[in-house]
Amino acid sequence: MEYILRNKIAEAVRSLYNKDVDLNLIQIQKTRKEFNGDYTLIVFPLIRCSKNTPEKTAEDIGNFLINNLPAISEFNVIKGFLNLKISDKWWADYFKDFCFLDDIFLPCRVAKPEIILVEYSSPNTNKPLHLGHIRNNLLGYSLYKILKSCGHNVIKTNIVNDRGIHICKSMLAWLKWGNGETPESSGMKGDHLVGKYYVLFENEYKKQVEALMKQGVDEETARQTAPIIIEAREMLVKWEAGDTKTVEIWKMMNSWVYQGFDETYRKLGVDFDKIYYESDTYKDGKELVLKALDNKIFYKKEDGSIWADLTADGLDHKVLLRSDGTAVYITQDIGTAVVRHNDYKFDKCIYVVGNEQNYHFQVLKAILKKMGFAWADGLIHYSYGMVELPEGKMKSREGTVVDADDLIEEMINTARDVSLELGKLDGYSEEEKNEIFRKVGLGALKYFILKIDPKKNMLFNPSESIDFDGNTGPFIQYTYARIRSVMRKAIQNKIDPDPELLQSAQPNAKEIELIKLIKKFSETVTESAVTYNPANIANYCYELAKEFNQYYHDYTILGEKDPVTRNFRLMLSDRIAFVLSEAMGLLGIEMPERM
RNA sequence: GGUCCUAUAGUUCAAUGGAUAGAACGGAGGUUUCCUAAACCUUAAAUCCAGGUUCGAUUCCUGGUAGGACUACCA
Repeated sequence: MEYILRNKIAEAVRSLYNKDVDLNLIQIQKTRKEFNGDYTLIVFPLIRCSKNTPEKTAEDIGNFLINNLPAISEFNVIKGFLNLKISDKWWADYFKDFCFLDDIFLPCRVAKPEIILVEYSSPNTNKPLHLGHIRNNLLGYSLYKILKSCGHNVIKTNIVNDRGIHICKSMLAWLKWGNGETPESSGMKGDHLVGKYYVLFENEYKKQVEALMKQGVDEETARQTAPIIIEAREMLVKWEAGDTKTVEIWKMMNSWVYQGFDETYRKLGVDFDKIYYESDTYKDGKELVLKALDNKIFYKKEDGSIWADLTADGLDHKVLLRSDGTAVYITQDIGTAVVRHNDYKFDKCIYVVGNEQNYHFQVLKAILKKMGFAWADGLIHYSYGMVELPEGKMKSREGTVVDADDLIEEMINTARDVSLELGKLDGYSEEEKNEIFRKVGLGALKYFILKIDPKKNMLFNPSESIDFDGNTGPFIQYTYARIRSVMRKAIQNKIDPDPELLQSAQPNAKEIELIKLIKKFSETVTESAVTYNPANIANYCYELAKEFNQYYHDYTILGEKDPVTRNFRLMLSDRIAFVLSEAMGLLGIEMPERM
């Protein structure tokens, strides 16, 4: 519609003022609520063509449009704004067509589908997932859903940081103080058990550093020479050398962690098509670095460490291999990127990683380009903001983390409490009830996180529980459940929706508003896919649900006497429920049939 | 020190350079013989400061101020 308008307006300018106008100067936007109209043309930029006042120009264009575009039923001019009203008939017809549209994502399809890898989650195997990971997982999964809906070929991948000094820390602590404890023997979830030993290591390490500092050693040296960190480093070298016993423990402890992660992922409702392990790709990274060293792309220092000089890119020098020959974080990322490109020949690879790593990804891209990989242009760092607590950033070492499993459980429990208090689920089985509690609890959590602009830091206050009222997931789920309830009653009363009856339906003003919002769905999805912004969809869902709740309050659906109107209202409600559930689906949020 | 990000009601969040800056929570008040009151309605309350560009700035630019991130042979 906007496209048609734009062209018609260009035509108007041509015919009225005999001038060709740059399409970019034709600014069309949705008319604001306070004014009468659907689309608004901002006339200011056009007065240089008309050489007239904004009011007169608007008047002229308005008259031209009303005579040349049947969909426009009226217009009004306020200052430099030309408000155009689309006829009710046009909207009614639009809704009719929409009812016959099986795939509501059809209008969102891109002309050229791309192969897109979305990497998200990227956990370390030394501690359980926390709220930061939840934001990451939800954003990654939602991004996958959105891009896929637009017709792209999207592959969900995960890179597991399963090697490195941090893993050795947990392993070492377990060897020292674990007494052979396992998830089975302790009854602990595997990832939590391993996390426990990571904390034990850090505590001991801290103690040793403090003890050394008391003996007069400076902090930096103390950090480097504490006996336990030396042991951990030796362990890493042994691991990289393939020492049988070390590798065995590593495998065992990692398997515990994976079981724990799988459970959390399942509860969150996210999954992956392909999982990469850094223990597999770091070697590729090392080889690539060494090869590039031969080609003089990188350089070696006297101590044997290998570096990239990125000063030409406005960045610093970056170490790629330690003097002892072991790989660092970026070495693995180089390897992983190359392996991935070989596997999928992707057009884009989107890394869902927190903004604390902005510099890291700048460096990674620069290095890959320096190595001659043109496809590195397709690497996108989807940089999202941190989740902060009232007292600041979450820090695992200081125990100020919000554990993912705990939070999920808490949300479901709150949903249960709220629901039981309202007492609307009498007569349902325990199993059905639990399913509803799960959907609502997770819906509240997911919506709470996804409605916020991804690039911004967000605040989570553990002492204030996540809302279930107002602009929340449950609000939208509730709207959906209400409609489904109406639909069930309709069927009970043998009132079947009949598309044929739509022909003569005359929507009222509120219904036109709802149809306009339905139309906004595909525009919203398209925009979210371009801007990588699920929050946009969340806000849309709220807008639609809010509008419908008002409608539901003011008008009766099944109580309507006129069969044509009743049928129209029924179909409108049904369609809105469908849009809501599809839109929330893009956020990974499930809708309960009742609540 | 350098680089980057952020700053909007009491609080948490919105607003392609456009009209009277929207919501929610919290506050005050109201709606239930009527399809689910997790709803609906009314009400008070905000663009960090100073410049600049523009017909027009919360939005863009510059400089402050405040907060945060990064700047490891950690990941």
